Amino acid sequence: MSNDPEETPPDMLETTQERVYRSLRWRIMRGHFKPGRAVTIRGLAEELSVSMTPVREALRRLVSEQALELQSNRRVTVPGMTHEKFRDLADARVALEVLAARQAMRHQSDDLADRLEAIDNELDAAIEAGDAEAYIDRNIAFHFTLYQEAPGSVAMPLIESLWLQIGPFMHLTRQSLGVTYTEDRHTDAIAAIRANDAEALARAIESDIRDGMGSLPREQLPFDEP
Amino acid sequence: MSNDPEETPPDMLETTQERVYRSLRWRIMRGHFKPGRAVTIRGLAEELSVSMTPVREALRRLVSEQALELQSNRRVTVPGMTHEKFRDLADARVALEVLAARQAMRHQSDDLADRLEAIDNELDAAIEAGDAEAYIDRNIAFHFTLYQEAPGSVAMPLIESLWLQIGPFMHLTRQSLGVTYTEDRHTDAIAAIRANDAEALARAIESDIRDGMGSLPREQLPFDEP
DNA sequence: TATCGCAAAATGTGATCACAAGAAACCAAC
DNA sequence: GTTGGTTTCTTGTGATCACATTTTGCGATA
Repeated sequence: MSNDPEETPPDMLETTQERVYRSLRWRIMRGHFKPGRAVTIRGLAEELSVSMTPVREALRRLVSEQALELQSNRRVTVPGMTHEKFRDLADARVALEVLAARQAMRHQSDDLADRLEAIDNELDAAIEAGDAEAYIDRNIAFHFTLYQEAPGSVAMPLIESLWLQIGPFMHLTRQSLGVTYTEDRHTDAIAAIRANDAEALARAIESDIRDGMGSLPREQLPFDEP
Repeated sequence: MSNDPEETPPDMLETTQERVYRSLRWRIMRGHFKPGRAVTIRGLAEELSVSMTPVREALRRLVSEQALELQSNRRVTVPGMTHEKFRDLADARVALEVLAARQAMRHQSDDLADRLEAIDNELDAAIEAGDAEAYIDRNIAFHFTLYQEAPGSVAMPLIESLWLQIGPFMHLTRQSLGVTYTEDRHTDAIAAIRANDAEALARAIESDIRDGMGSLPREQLPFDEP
């Protein structure tokens, strides 16, 4: 598999390309890549100690998921944001996540509400501690745990694409952490699941999305950049 | 760019990988690839007279768009279908395409309805002539022309992913061509656009999707394969 | 005839290289 | 100091190769 004389570790079950992809994806979704940042193949290859090939494929994959942008120079960058795009992302999230939540409700295992509650408690603790990093992580975990309840969902990859597009601006929620957080839509969602009330769950998810994305102060967003 | 001594044509504006991707994508969306069909890198590379590299990247891109499937063997195949997946695809299409249609309505240029009408006329002519190939092509053109009216739409790539997933089963509509086609939802949509009635447009699009995908006889679909 | 085992072919993955296009640095002239 | 042009460096793209794994083909044996 490699021209390298070194013995590769036996955990080749996962391809290098997959490792690179997951690494980049994880960082993008949590806002560790700033908008406009240039991403080079050789740079990442050196950073991750792999050759250009798997990095190239991982980058192409992320570009096709709209997580990264391919400029006319063929250079890859972290996309910018516009007001219109931001609103469209919120609308698309509502459309797909409400759908996914309904599907999850149909497939729910009996401990779903408990698991979500545990995650939400950790999320609240993160807010209490002012730990924005943990807050972002637990928020991702909450939503994806819910949607993954419907196995092989068609909507899931699409939702992930939307989260990847929002990712670079996720760090802005740190500023408003604990400030604009008035109502806990997550507890509403958990209660709706326990009550088996699909409509209430849909309302909770929609409100959570609109509140969360609406709370980002528009003036502070690096909007409408080239 | 190439070790090949031949002089490459000057139209290198588009990369080889892009050409391969568009070629495969075009064929998948129109149902030219049958479900379960194995797709090999070397096979496509030879067929398209390119090296493995651009084919590999094009395949990975299509896999990440759920147009193709990566098996545990690392081999790439055209995905199968299940009843549940089929229903989920319809639901996701409704959620996103209704959204895209509303956005298109907001951005519409004055000749949008005329262009859609022209396409729909060609579509009707295709039905009349029993030309399933042209019917599929014009149906794609109708929907995508509408959704592309909103520039830089976030929903557009997601919708394309859904169409790619349905693509391999698109040929089944040929059998029911002209049979179950009772009402022309496209004319409804065009009328709604002319009347600037977003709700009517949303209803027309939803009905078009549900009618079209519901008309596929479930028994004939190669459903629930391994 | 069916089945097992081994060899051969096929296939995906990752590394490396050559080349072209673009970006950046540099230097000279005014 | 600023500008214009040339050189150097950086970067993306595609081809090719080596290797590991899987699949396939084939023949021997029961």
